[in-house]
Amino acid sequence: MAETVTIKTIASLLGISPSTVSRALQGNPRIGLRTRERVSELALSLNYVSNSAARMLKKNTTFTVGVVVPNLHEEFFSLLIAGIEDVLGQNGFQAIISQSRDDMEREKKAVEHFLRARVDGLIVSLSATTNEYDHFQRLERYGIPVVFCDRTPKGFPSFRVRSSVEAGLRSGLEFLYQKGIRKIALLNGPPYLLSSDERLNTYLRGMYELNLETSPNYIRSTDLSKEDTITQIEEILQLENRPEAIIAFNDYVALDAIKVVKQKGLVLNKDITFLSFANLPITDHVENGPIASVEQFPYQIGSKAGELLHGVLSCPSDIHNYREEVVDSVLKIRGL
Amino acid sequence: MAETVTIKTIASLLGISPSTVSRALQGNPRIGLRTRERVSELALSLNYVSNSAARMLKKNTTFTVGVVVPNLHEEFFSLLIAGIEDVLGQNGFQAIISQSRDDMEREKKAVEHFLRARVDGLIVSLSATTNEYDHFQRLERYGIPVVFCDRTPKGFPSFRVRSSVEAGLRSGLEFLYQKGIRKIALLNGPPYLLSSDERLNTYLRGMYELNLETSPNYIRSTDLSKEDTITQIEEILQLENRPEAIIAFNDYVALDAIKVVKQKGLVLNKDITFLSFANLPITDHVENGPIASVEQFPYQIGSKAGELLHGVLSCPSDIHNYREEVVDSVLKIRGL
DNA sequence: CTGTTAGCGCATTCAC
DNA sequence: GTGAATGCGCTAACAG
Repeated sequence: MAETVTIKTIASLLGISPSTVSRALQGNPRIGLRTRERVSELALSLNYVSNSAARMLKKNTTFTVGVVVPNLHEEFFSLLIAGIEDVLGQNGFQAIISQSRDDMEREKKAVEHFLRARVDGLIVSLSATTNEYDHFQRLERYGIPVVFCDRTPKGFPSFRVRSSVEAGLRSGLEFLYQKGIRKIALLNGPPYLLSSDERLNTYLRGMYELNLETSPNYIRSTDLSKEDTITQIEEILQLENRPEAIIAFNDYVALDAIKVVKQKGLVLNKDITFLSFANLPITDHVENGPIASVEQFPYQIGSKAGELLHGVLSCPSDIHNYREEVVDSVLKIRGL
Repeated sequence: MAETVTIKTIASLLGISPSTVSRALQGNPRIGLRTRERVSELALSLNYVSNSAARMLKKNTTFTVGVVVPNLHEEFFSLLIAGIEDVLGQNGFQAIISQSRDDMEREKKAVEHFLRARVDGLIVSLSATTNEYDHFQRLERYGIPVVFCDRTPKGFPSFRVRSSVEAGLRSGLEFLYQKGIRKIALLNGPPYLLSSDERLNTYLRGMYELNLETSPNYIRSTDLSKEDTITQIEEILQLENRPEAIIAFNDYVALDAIKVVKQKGLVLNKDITFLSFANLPITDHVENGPIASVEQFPYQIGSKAGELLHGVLSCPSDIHNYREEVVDSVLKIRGL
């Protein structure tokens, strides 16, 4: 029953040699048509499935790429994964997915697993707690290229696809300004992330150019956990000079923060207004959401990462020829 | 640079044999402590990582299990996956995840990939369009056990962990009844799924026992796509005898349907009330959601599936000793 | 305590 | 057109 069937099984059953079976299965034209047919028929009826470990050992390639994302439940990442899968699938690669749950140790374990499995390449969106990159450097030793996307590392040269929030956030600040809002705070993500940097820089420059004041009190970071977001928003709300608007790192942070705002009896879009990033489909169903959100096109980010990786894989000499792709953002204003 | 380092590399560098290195790396006490130390030091500095394909070929086990779910973005499935990962991780297994996107062909491809990769076991939640199970039967030939969870097959003997919605749905019907609601329709999932069956049966029996009338018009199925849900709900709303309440297959179906209801100018919880399944955390942020939802405890479903699979793996003679685990449900009523 | 040998399943080179 | 032989990286039985 559970007898494994290999090319040998087929060979001896047909009274031919394993190498002939191997060649027949690959459609090698040197093998007689008749033999090929007999082989594939038998293979089918015996339910033969080639052992990829053996194949890999021989050919030193797996046609498999690992994907590590912070989590799977955020629509942002599932859309990103869809983009990766679609592009890679078209090129004959299988994507296998792992989540770090925003925990660097889990991320390390996942990378370790993929390294042992000798995936051909890796696509990573960093965990919020990742502040060292040794586990990625090791992959280079094995010639396994890594493409970072969205959550990309700081000060670590690499292939990357990032979202530029600049355009979207600029429009967002102007939008708030035109609504008469002047006091704007930033509830940012973890400082390790390039995306936090970009939000901060764009915020600072935008505020400056709009001639608006800000202060260190107005700039806080959450580690993206619900708990920390609650702590941070509570401190912001307690400021004697309470902001009229808050720019949240992403829609989830905004939703968590808005819950607190409402618990405190404040009125959304009157006492305080939220602007955030991601523009997730699920927020369609949410009434008390951010007034506007910067669309980042996660599917495109994923598919660009897939293309980038595929490019590197088809031209291995490029492995240190690091490139960066940028996906632009657009501000989406919700109906009130 | 990209020179692969194997146990041979280490062996020749240290002037010892590959098998000694292999044993040392496994912490075999028969190898001298000093040798073990030298080996692990060198392995570390050379960035040695064992090749799991080679190991697998030898030991015929991968310590890897495949997980196939319909999608990753529904919190239900990401919680289910978290349950699987936690249990399996504790037992030294790595879960690798794939999504079918509710498409049987994709599901088949994923299963095929896992079969080639010779995962030790498989955990599956069926795609909404899956109506044949040949691709799972093939796994049995290779002694790879499959555990179905939540979306389990009909008429196909197997290991399964399912959610019993009976208790929750019964409470739900009574809850609606006590609110004076008499006309209750069912917007069910695809007929292939056991969970659709259970919802239907419980609905029919509950209606009967409450002495409420129903009719074929009141019972519809959606394939879970947004488009089909919209079509179905529109037809329900056009009935001359429009229901006062609708039981939706899950929270997502409910949210999609509610959007239509509001577009038609109907008032939620007055003209029409929704009850659904899953009780997802995200609905915390949704004001116009179902009035109540049957909590199904997806994390528990996942962890039970992990335990069940782990049990079968540690006792291979059990491979046809099919068992079913049931996770009970509870009605959660939302504050209005 | 350590080395030698063989083989897991497959693809490939070299024979014929 | 087909077969025999070899080796990918690793482990395990058998020797010493």
